Amino acid sequence: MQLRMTNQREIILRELLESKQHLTADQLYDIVKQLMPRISLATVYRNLEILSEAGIIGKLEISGRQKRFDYDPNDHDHIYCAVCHRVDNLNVEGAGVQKENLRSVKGYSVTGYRLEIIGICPKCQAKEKNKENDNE
Amino acid sequence: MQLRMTNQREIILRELLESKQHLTADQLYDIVKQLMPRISLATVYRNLEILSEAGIIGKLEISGRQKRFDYDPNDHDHIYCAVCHRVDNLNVEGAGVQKENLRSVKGYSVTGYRLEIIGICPKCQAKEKNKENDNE
DNA sequence: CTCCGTGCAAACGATTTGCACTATG
DNA sequence: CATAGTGCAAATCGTTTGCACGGAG
Repeated sequence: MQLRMTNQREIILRELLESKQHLTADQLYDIVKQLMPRISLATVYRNLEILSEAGIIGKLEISGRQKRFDYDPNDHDHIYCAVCHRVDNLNVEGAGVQKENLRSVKGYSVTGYRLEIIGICPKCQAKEKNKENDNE
Repeated sequence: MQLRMTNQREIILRELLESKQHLTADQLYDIVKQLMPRISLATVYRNLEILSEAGIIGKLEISGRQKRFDYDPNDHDHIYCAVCHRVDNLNVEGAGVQKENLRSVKGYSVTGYRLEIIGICPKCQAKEKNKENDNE
């Protein structure tokens, strides 16, 4: 089962990498559709799945929300905006989890961890300030 | 808009608390249906939403598809099994995130974080050992 | 007696899949 | 050419919602 580099796969990958964002499948579909109008959403889903399976991109899963795909496949943390759901990559230095402490928590053998910082992004902070001013 | 303690709400809450687990809505539905056969899945969803809104139970939106509900509403971390998706509560002492370091990462104002430890639970470790022995 | 809560079915949004066709390697 | 990938529509999965009825306070 070898990977073929089709036109649609190439464009999907390129647009995700160039976006430098954590896009959902349908956001990426909208972008790619401009360049390749007959592409289907299913193709976008299939390729994102395959590319993340192959370790070329990353996949972000939070239950209850849409999956997002990460232009950077390497291990890192994320910060996300509670208001607009924008996601950014992050490395929490010194505050990360010390694996040694976790070797066998509650009888589990620990293989990794996922850390998400939750906050409000600069844009949404600005918007909220404007709202406050409007109310005055 | 005050809360009424209906029969179904009482049973849903009791069964979640007694389970000492992190159940999905439909797992809990299966349990409650035994005791109250005419209850609908929508009622289970509605009550879990209301109870977590009220801070009586916790809601888990960690990776994976379905939401899970937590018998413990207090702030804590989670460890989950990559094989069977079982979830346990956890407090990662000393390894947690130091909020001071995070006051304004990338321009965000930080409001919280979510930490999931990933591993393999004792039961699934045992199962994997059995498989290895079978292969020999 | 007031309305919050219920059961049911239908609606919904995100994602996946079966199928016949296309095009890569 | 063999077979991975595509477009399309329909199916699926988890969850939510509209509605008329029922029951808690």
